[in-house]
Amino acid sequence: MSRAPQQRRLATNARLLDAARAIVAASSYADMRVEEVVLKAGVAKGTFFSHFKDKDAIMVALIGEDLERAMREMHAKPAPESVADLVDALAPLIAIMAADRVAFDVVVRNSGAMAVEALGPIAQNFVDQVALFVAWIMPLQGRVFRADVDAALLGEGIQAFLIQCIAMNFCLVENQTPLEDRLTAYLTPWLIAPQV
Amino acid sequence: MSRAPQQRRLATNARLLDAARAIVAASSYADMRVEEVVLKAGVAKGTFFSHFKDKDAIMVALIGEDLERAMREMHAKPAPESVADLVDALAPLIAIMAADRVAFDVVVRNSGAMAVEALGPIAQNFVDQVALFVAWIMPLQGRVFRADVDAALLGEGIQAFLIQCIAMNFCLVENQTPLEDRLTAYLTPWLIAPQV
DNA sequence: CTCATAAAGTGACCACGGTCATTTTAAGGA
DNA sequence: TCCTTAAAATGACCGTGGTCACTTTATGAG
Repeated sequence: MSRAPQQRRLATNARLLDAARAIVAASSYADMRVEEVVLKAGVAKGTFFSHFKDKDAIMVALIGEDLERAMREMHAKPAPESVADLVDALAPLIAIMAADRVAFDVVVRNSGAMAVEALGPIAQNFVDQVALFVAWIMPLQGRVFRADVDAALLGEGIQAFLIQCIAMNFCLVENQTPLEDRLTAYLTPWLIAPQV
Repeated sequence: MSRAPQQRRLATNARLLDAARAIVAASSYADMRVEEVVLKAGVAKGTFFSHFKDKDAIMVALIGEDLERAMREMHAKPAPESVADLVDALAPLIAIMAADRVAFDVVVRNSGAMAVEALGPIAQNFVDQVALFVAWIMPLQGRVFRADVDAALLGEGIQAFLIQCIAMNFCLVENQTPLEDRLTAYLTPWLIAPQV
């Protein structure tokens, strides 16, 4: 049994997160230094690593917050009724994941739960994403979206294509086509029953 | 105009790659240390970085060789004539990318060309992969595989699902289902025209 | 209020990737 | 064979992520 954390610890945690967020906003994830975060937060280096397992962990925390905000935004809007609407509806997620190369790497690396224990914030968010996609798709299966495939599988497929398209967007050779156009090209045959 | 490299340089390069390969084989990519590679190769640390931009670069070189070997193996076999055969045919690629977590991260991070210049070995391999997939699929479009979607797009989709399934396999929560089963579940609705 | 105990925080220290001014070695023209 | 020049290699050095034995601070029991 571990006691509840003291207020001091919560305050320190918040100061570290605030400092990191400010630094990232002012520069980028790639340029964030632990020393700088610690200096700005006014704590010692050791304190940082008693709050976050490693540098990745604080990035995961920050990006997790961003993703959660994006999910709330997506939940607030009505379910998309076409592939084009769906791609539009994904905009908040895309905005976060496609904004920073290092952040995207962190997302991909932490999208699956690594430990046996509880899922990290990003991994949990990925589960939530698929759940939302399923909630969007299922009511329209047979009318708009194909009904011959389980909605859960369709939802996971959306996620796979989303990641693929964002990854391609970071690639200088292949990013001639806008991300949204490419995503539409994938999702249309994935989600719509072809006319035979 | 740059002169051709001297034999000495080629030999050093080979020694570094051999040393790194031996160390990875004996432990793992995660445990590979540049100092150790350099020690085993009998050169100074600076030499390493005059041959490889950074630690990632030698991993890319090693994994690139492995992927190339896998592609040769896949080229040697006849084209698959069903989704099940296709998943089987992908075995050599899966074996490499699903074997080591760090190696997979390196592959994903380098699957798109970063620089404006030439594609790295892994990025080039990814292009080759899609080309092979297209060569497999196109002759069978209409008979086995769906014909309503461009073969190039189908090929890229195979790659997206392959990456997704390998990533899921590294995730301790989700790897109940065997990788190949999951891949088959994705590729069947992706590649086969649904009976309406 | 005092003290015992555990949580919280500290900073000197280490490990390891990466740099660069300098030295060594090979190539080829005279 | 000698000399010039550029390629190749060197290793001391640095930056930054991460550790850990120790100090400080809060808490709750008596």
